Order: sequence, then C-alpha cells, then structure tokens
Amino acid sequence: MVRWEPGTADRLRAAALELYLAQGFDDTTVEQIAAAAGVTERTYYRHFADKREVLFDGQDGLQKAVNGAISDSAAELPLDLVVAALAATTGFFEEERRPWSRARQRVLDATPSLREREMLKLDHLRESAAAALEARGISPTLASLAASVALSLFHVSFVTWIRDDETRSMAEIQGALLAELPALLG
Amino acid sequence: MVRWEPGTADRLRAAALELYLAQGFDDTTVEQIAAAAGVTERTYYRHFADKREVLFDGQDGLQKAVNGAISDSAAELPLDLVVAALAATTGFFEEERRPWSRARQRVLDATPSLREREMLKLDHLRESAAAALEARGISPTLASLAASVALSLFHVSFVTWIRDDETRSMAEIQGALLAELPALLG
DNA sequence: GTCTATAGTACGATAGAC
DNA sequence: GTCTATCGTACTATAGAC
Repeated sequence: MVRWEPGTADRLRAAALELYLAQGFDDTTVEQIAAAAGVTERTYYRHFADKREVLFDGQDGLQKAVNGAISDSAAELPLDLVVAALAATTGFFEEERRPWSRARQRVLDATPSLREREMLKLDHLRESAAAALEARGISPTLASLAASVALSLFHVSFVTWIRDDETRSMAEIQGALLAELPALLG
Repeated sequence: MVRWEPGTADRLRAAALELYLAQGFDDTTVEQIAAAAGVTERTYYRHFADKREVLFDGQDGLQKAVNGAISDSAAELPLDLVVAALAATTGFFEEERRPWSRARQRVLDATPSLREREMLKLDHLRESAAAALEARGISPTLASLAASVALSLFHVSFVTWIRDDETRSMAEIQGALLAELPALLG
C-alpha cells in the first residue's frame, strides 16, 4: 500500500493543460486542477511555484544540452557555435511530443500571462547560452548577440514545427531556416 | 475649484517607481501607490491594468517610430532596414531620461515578474517590426529573423546605455555595436 | 492543513467639464 | 444632454505565512 500515488506532477500537468484548453486559463482555478489530479490545492503549490509554472518546467534539459553543445563544439566562429547549439535542441522535439506541444501552444497563444512566462524562460535560455559563449572566449557583447540570434532561430523553428500543417522534423526545419540566413545580408 | 488634479497617471508612475525602489515590488501594495499619488486604489486600476503596467506604458511611441522607419526607409536589404529601425529608437533615449531608466532598471532586475512583463513588451515590439518588414515584401521567416536581430541589437544597446559607468549616447553605442556585427560571421 | 493579505474584477454611483 | 475621471463596495482566487 502506497502512501501517495506516484507521478503527481505529471497528473497535475495533464490536468492543467486539459482544463486550460477546455475552459481557458483565467476560468480555471488551481483548486480544479488539483482536484482533477486527486490532490489538494496545497499539494499543487508544493510541485509548482504558481498557476503558470505547470506548463513550463521542462526546460532544464534543453538548457543543459545547449550549453553542452557550445562547450564541446570544435568550432570557433560564433555563428558556427550558434549552429551547433541549435542542432543540440532537436532531440527534445520528437514526433510524439508534437501533439502535446501544439495543444500547449494553443493555450499559450490565448493567454497573455502565459506568453509572458514563456518569454522569460526563453530569456533565461538566452542568458545561459550567452554565458556559455563567453566561456568560449567570445566578447560579452558578441556573445549576447550570438545568443540572441541562436534563440531567434530556435524560436522561429519551434513555431514552425508546431504549425498545424507542418510535418517536417525539427532538424529539417532548422536546416531550411539556416539555408535562408545568407539572404538576411543580401 | 477642481475636483481632481491633472497628471494623475504621471504621479502614479513616479510614486510607484519610488516605492518599488525603496521597499521592493513585492512589499509594495497598490493601495500604497495610490495613496502616495493622492487617489484611491480603484483609480489606479483605471489608469493601469495591473500592478506592473505602471512601469511599462511608454512603448507605443517607440513602436510607431520603428514601424515608420521600416516603412519609409529607401533600403531594400533586410539588414539595412534593421539598421534604419534601430536608428529610429535613439530619439527616445535622451540624456535626461537616463537616470530614470537606470532607476527603473534596478527595480526590474530585482523583480522577476517585472522582467516577465518587459520580455513580453519586447516581443510585441518584435512582432510589430516583423509585420512592418513583411509589408516591405520580405518573407515571413526572414522578416521574423530580421526583427529578432533588430530587437537583440536594440536590447543590447539599451542595456549598455543604462550601465552605471556608461556615458556614450544611444547613437554612439549602437554605432559601436553595428561595427562588431561582421565579427559574428568570422 | 489552516489562515490571511492582496491582486484584480464587477457593477455602480457621483460629479465636474464641455 | 454626453463624456470622462473619480470613488465605493463586495467579491473571488492567488499565493505566501504560520
């Protein structure tokens, strides 16, 4: 006999996404999410800092992968390191995840306060990537710019990946995006 | 005899920044801000949507200036349009504003929830610039990327501008930043 | 597990400016 | 009269404190 069911955080995540989709974020209470997962409101806050965070706690791995790619790459040029960092993200966007990501994105698009949180998380990722680039000997301003470009490429490719009519893999999309890059300059 | 003093929004802005600086954002209530400005809490919410927005409502002009610069520029290359958009922002960062911007930034740096809002506002600016670029005939993905680069340049230059030891003007800082750009590619 | 402060909303009332 | 800025009060839910 177990004292509590395992996977509470996962059940909270699933319940929250389902309720946010069905009723909207603002019309869903933390109490409803907790009840749907079979726990109390208090327990929800033990797992997630606030009502939004339940949709945003899977990015530690992404950050570590990006930083690792930057540290380990043999490349020297900032742009090459950016490409290496970008390539390191593809593993997190397997085909099985795409429907979940699409559902999550529908909620995000409909809820400004969730988009705020998303932008903050992306900025943390940017800061972390900039620090990794600095550790490779790139000047602070260049590192900051290169990290911004990397994040932009990542975000554009992600947004493309979850479009309804999109079937290409994340790697294919990023490849096509990088091919367009020279056109930026003329 | 006047029933209400003019400039209520400005008084609320000043009071909020002062209190956020002195006590921290979390330990300041909307009621305190309102009282310091000589109005009630209810009136605060007539002027600002929430507790954070009081520090973030000066960006309409910036957005219009950026979009106008993109629409009116004679340039065709995405990167040249980015440079034009960037140049259009300098007018909003006169020397007199620098102390206020520095104070505001100190509060932002100390308060994650304010940084969230800042990131959202920057993203709105990015979307708006991307739309203006698309209107100039640039493809959606390229427009999105170019807008991201423009925003990155803007943000890096702004952060530099408000550093404690910084004395150069926004235009000078942006010029130096653009000179570093080629190094991104090698 | 319980209690509480406060952010934020809803609906309404008042009254000067024009 | 209309428009706009203020204030009153009651209320829910978040989130932190104990």
